[in-house]
Amino acid sequence: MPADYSLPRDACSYGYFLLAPNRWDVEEQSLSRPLRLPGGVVHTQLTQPAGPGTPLTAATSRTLSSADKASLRAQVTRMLRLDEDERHIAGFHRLDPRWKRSGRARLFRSPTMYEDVVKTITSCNVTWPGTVQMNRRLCEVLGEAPPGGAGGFPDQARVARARPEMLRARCRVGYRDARLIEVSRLFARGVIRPAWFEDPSTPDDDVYDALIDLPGVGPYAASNIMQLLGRYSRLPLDTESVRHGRTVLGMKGSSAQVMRQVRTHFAPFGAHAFRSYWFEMWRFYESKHGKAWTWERDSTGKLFTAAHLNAPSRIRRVDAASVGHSP
DNA sequence: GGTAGACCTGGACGC
DNA sequence: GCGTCCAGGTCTACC
Repeated sequence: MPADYSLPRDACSYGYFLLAPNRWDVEEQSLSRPLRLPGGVVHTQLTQPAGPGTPLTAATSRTLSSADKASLRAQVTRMLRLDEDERHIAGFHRLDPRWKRSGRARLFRSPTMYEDVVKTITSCNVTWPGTVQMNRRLCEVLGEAPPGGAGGFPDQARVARARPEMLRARCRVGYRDARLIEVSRLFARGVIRPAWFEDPSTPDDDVYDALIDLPGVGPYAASNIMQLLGRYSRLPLDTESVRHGRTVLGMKGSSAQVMRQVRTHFAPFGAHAFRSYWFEMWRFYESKHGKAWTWERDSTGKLFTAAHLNAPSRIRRVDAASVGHSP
């Protein structure tokens, strides 16, 4: 467990914390979602009762076996980046001291690479409400739910078996239907091996080349998946980058010209470029809407979508387990 | 290597 | 309530 870890700051650090099946509770300052464990899907609620720098607690909807606990620990560690190298973070703060005082460095992600890839594909060529909608419906339609709870993120094998017409009609994924099924098949068949992508000895360029070959993944998506893999040297440039370049950094020119300027602007941050870029953008969002951990899904969330996520999940039995790397 | 146009959905807008 | 326009990255065809 990192000594400086802050659940509100570090969980509410990337937009995926607002996407199903994740649910951030502003009042309780807790993060909830179903997780797939060896013994079945379980609803999990993460809190940090004693505040920043203290252990996280996981409340689950049933008693966990030791195998379940190990899997839960691994998935939470990935989501919250609890195992991120603290020397690497210190290096980031040395290079860009703007974030040293707040301690910002970790970026929220999914418990699996598969979920990150699907979430990235559902964020392409669509406005944010569309991304919210697609993820909500994917979980509702294809996600396995713990007893009495809402659906979790769909299993890759289940999406691999889905029919494109069904995905399009019920999950509203549009033309992404076949691409999502194909990428799910690649995961399900073991053609995509997350361990290879997550292995620090695999060169960034090799990872990028492999990602951009995936259906539905272009330059933006590949760069975004790379940051989700902990590889921060590339910037996923999109229309938001252009807006940021123009309104915050005062850049001029066509979209393509501004994108080039943004890339050049953050190049000095080298292996940490994405974090410098992202926290600058995040600070802008928070200047408009307040701190991200105060973003109510049903009020701030409605800035993104008219429909709201439903069915608050119920915790039937609490099995508290410390989560993190310290014993 | 660069570019035009299609792909699909949901929100905004005008009537 | 309906029709039209627009935003959003990827992919293919073409130059």
